[in-house]
Amino acid sequence: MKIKDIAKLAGVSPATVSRVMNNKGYVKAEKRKAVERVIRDVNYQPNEIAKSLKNQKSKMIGVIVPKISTETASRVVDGITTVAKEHGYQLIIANTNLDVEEEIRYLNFLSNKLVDGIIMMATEITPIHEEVMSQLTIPIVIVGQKLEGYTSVLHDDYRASKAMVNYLIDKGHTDIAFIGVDPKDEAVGVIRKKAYTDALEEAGISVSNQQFAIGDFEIETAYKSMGELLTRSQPTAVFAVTDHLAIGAIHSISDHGLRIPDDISVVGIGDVKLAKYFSPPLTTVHYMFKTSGIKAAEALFENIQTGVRKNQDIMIDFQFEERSSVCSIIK
Amino acid sequence: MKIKDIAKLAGVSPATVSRVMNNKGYVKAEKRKAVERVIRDVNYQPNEIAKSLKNQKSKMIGVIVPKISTETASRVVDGITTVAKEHGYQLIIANTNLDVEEEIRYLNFLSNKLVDGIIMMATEITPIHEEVMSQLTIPIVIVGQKLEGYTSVLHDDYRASKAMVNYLIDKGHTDIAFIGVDPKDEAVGVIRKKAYTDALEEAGISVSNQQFAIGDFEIETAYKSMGELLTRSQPTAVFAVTDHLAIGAIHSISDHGLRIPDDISVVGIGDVKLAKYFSPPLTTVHYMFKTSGIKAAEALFENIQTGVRKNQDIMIDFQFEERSSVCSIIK
DNA sequence: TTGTACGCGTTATCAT
DNA sequence: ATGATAACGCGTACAA
Repeated sequence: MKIKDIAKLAGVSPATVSRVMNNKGYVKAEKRKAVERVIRDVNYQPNEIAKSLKNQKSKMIGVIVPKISTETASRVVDGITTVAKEHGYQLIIANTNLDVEEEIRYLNFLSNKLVDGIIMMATEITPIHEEVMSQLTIPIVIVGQKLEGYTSVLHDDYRASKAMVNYLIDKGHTDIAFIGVDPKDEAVGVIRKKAYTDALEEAGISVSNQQFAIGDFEIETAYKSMGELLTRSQPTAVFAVTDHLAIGAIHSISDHGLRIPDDISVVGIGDVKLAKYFSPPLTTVHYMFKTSGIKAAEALFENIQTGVRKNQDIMIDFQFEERSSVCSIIK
Repeated sequence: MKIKDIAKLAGVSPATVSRVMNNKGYVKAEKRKAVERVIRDVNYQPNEIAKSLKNQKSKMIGVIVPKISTETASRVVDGITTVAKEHGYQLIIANTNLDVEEEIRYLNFLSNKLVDGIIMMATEITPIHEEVMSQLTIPIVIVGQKLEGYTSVLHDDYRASKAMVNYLIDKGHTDIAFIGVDPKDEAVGVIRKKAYTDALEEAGISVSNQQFAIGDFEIETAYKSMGELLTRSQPTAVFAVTDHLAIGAIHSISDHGLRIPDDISVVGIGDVKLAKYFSPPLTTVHYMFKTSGIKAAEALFENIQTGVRKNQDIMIDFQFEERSSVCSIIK
């Protein structure tokens, strides 16, 4: 069923049908009724593709995600959807599985008229990313990292991590092991680590005396790392850059017959949904990922409407969640 | 940049550029080189919308999800993405937040030429759903529920739940409380409950003596329900239709000063990622949701290629995960 | 082997 | 107030 068919059935021209559908221009009440009737009768759905071509607007935004099956990503996407819906937009999501080449391919593919704008959840931004993005003309918003020249939605990783380490220090800990990830991930691998070392240094605690373990984002990896750490010496606290890593560490510690937090305190970052239901409930930092998605989408739509790419930073609040995985060792 | 511009720059006709881009028809090697050069130089991206309109194929599939920020949904979507990528397809995801009207709207919107097929993750299928879907001409695959006339990907909820309850019975439990959800959700609310009552009946255990609590999917709700149950009488085991509900129950039980599994055994269904890291590790059933997504997508593409809507059932395997949240009470 | 011209379904302009 | 018609960017008969 196309607009022509509807026109024929209603005894009018395609133009009139279009006017009725979009509430534009004048249409005599009588004809309008006739058209509306036909539309309802045949459940006419206009061809969105044709509309897009004509209007030079697809009413779709592209979302590039490293891994959709991740609590973080899906919560951000959830936020984006909310705003998109208000604007009558659909999401096209591209799941890259952390593959840089895929990201580049999708940037190119989505751009230029398939979508009206792109939200990119970034972990690593290479020079190639920058190069490609600078060639694209549609609005782009980055989530999770700062890129000069683009609106970026940021989770205050530095302040959050520092607050966490300072909290540990305040509780009397000076022997704080670090469980982190590869520095390819800027926010998690680099910034959270820097916050950790800065916090120690500012407190006058030797960084070189601490134990470090760097791995991937998997619980099992943290489990193994923690095990190795424990064969060397026993810290009084562990700062894991991720809740999942903290959980891995906790299990290793328990399996070594040690108690948390009595023997070793453990903290994470991120506040996954189940963090507070663990035993002990995990002390961590809560990020409002859905809010990130909302803010990113709002910025993108502003961008789409005004047509100017802003170099804007949007900081998303975090919240310290003090629970029971830390104990004070002040005498 | 459009095809015309490229043609001009390469000194050929638009048709030739098209032939080069799609590797169709004959093009003299020399001209091909020239065109390819220009394409690379200006990083030409063909307008996908125009292609879709011309080809009557959008190379996109629609995915209707009740809630993307859910472990289940995001794992299914992950599977779909994998297959879609192999076919050169993109996903348009529609997050309905469990709103039936939204689902209907999206079914209509996505259909007829915006997408080449739809995968719908269903919780509740109303007569309106059926009505609308029967009017659509594009292939549709349902995930999570059976709908007559459509390819359906199913998680063997009945067998899985029954296996779980039988396991409890084998361990000597006859006093098994039930924590479920509203019957609007067919698979979780209805089938899992039926499996529970059937298992009891078949074992000759009175169903009417059991305690029931029906709520939503939230951990907190289960926490409260469990608390109320406990004020009445103390079962020896709890069958929760969801891991989250099981977790809520576990917390309530602990907060009442009871131990798991020593005082009360608790089981869930679903095996969320963190289930095995709880204390005690939760006995549950593992569903391969990513596999569901993969199978659904494969079925959809077959559907798209052959053009016939199959009335096919695809059962996804489950796996019993025996962990430590259950204890035997056989003397 | 290549180019011209039409059509995909819609909207917007311009007459009427 | 309404209808004919030209675009939107691409692919493909058909002609050359």
